[in-house]
Amino acid sequence: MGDYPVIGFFEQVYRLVCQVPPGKATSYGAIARMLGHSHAARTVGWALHSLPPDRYVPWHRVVNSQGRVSTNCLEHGGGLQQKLLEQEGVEFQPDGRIDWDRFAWPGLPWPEVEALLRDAISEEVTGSPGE
DNA sequence: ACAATGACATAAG
DNA sequence: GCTTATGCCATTG
Repeated sequence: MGDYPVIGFFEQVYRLVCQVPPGKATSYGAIARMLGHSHAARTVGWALHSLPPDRYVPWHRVVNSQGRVSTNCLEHGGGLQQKLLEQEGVEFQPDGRIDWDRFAWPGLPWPEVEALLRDAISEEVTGSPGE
């Protein structure tokens, strides 16, 4: 316990992405920015790529800044991500892009994010959810 | 500690 | 609008 009990960046990403409500979408860069790393968009994408299947995280609600699906991992069945989003009511333009003006997740203010991370750290330390 | 990786973002041609 | 090149950052071998 010498080092600060800061949870891994991946974990932070998972926590935050779980806050994205159905029918809304955000970008990797936005997630990174909310976590205080405005230039860690790639890491965010990698975090979702490494996301274990056991854990449910609405990874499909995260697309690139152009509002387009970036998943090159077509092994998931091609337009799986777009399909999941459409099932939630997110509409794709003919260009294959999402209209941010309509489906962009406003995100959480820093205090909310901070509280979220603090709660996650508490779970890591105490081993119990919410205290 | 170094090199490589990756589901990004942005600028330039 | 599309392709190419460069920057940025946390994680992993």
